[in-house]
Amino acid sequence: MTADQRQEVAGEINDLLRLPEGLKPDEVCLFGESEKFADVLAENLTKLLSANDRPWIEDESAAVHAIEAARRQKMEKLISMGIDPWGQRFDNQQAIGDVRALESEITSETTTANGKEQTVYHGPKVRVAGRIVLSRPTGKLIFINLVDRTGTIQLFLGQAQVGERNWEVAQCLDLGDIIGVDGELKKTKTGELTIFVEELHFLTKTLEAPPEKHKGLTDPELRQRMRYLDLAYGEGVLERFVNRTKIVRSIRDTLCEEGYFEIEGPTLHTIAGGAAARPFETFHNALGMPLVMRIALELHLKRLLVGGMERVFELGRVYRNEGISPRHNPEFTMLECYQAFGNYETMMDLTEKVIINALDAIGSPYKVPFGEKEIDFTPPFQRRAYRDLLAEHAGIDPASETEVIACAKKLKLETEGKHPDVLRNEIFEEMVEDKLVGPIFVIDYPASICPLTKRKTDQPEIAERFELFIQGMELANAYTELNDPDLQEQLFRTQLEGMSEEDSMARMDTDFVRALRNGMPPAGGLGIGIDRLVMLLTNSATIREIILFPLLRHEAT
RNA sequence: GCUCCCUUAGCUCAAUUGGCAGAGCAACUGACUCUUAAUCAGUAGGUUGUUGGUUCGAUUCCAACAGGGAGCACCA
Repeated sequence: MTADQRQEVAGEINDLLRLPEGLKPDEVCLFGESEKFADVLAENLTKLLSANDRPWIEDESAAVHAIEAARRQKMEKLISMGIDPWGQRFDNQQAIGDVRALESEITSETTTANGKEQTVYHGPKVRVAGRIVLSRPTGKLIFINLVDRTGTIQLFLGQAQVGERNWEVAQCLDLGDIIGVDGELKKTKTGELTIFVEELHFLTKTLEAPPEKHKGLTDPELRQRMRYLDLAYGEGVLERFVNRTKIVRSIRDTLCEEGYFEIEGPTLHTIAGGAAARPFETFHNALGMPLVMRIALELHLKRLLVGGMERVFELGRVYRNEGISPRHNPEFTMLECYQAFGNYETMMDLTEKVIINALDAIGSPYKVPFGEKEIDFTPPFQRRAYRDLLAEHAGIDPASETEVIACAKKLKLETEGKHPDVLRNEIFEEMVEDKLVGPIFVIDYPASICPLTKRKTDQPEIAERFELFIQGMELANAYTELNDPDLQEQLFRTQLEGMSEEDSMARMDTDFVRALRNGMPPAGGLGIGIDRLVMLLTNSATIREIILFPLLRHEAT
């Protein structure tokens, strides 16, 4: 059977579930006369399912045949009972986490009969919904572990307790199915908090077997490709992504409290500016215009400073056409914010506030584990001058050009024709960055390697810039922003030197320079890599652990 | 783009110098009304990522390809 035919059969089954053939909408009442509906469904599905030819599993392996066929048989049985295997709206259910908190309402009574102690519990009636992750059937009794977004709880299902019909439904349950239950919150003999089920509501059938129940999915490829399984069954996975959400919301809250406006800049740019990275290229058909995906948020936010949005930020996705690593994904989330009349010191204070509030938001202490190590976020973070760190970790006098060159040669760096500041920076990256366990603000960079930064008035060779390093990772980067249009234009040109004229014309952002000519207030600007921040705050070793759907190649065939 | 490592049942993992490819979970059948990685008995499940090569014989050795991982390069 071809894929097309399979599609067709799948479509037929769907149609059957919605409205049986031969029945018009006004002839069938799904709620009042479910028997009629069920009969027709059962008849048609039996025809399809009882055939030796099981089209949807023909080209799969036999093990999958067995698993899926078994689940489809249970699905068929549910249909024959007039139960929709794909469920309906289910109201008034309580979060499992909230239900667990009702434990204190349970009363117990211990009696002694025939020399045997017996404890009888009474508890509140509850209603929950969730996914079946474990099941322990013991004859006419089933224990089920049910999970929702807030937690997990045990269900007790006894044949005598739930009645015949519920017990019939229970025979159709598989691991991974989604159900709702009404019952009494009590305790078992072993003291486990348990919902003793009185009514079972079937909500969704699962056709595929869940991952191994002890270890879950461990293959990193499968975890990324099938993130839904990773989230549903992986230990702590949902929590980690919920924490990501909380961190991002906390950052927005912090900035709003500081009087910032959040904006949404364009992601399609005509010029990839604001950073040095290769962009993704795309094309607008109607305009016949080549476009690039943005590599940074900076230049549009600064235009908004000119426009009078004195405190402005964007927290969004940027795209860089570069290699992939445990710390790099081609699309990642960046925060950039700009504050008029501030400088880089303003942004240092803000950075601390953003991070501390984020830790509070996920209920984390300020000392957080990271792999084998620990990061101490207790403010204030260290602030150290670039040149002091060079002296300390590289053991050279940064002011001495001969020492710098000697050190660079020792590290086998190419020294020919390079500005000493460039060499200083290469030495810094080689010898210092890894040692910055942090959190530590590295401040006052050599001006020549920071073209978009304002210099210190009394020390023009020093740029008012900081980078925040934690565990050797560059987490944040901030400047006192350059707002001199003439100097900016000149620096753009210097940056573009060596490119062909065609290239440099295409990339010179004349509109941005024009904006500066119309007056951008002196300002502090800050960029934070949100993914890396989340990694550090959630003890995640790779960026793929905290990006829901990282970029992957096509699945292997 | 480069280097190294990995790919065995739906999932998690074994397989001795190259000699019949195995287990746990999941599934199926049966027993079991307080289990909690439930237990017990039985059944079924495989083109060892793909394609070639070496060999009497390849999961095992070699090559290419695909996917994944680590590192490098790229990334003010």
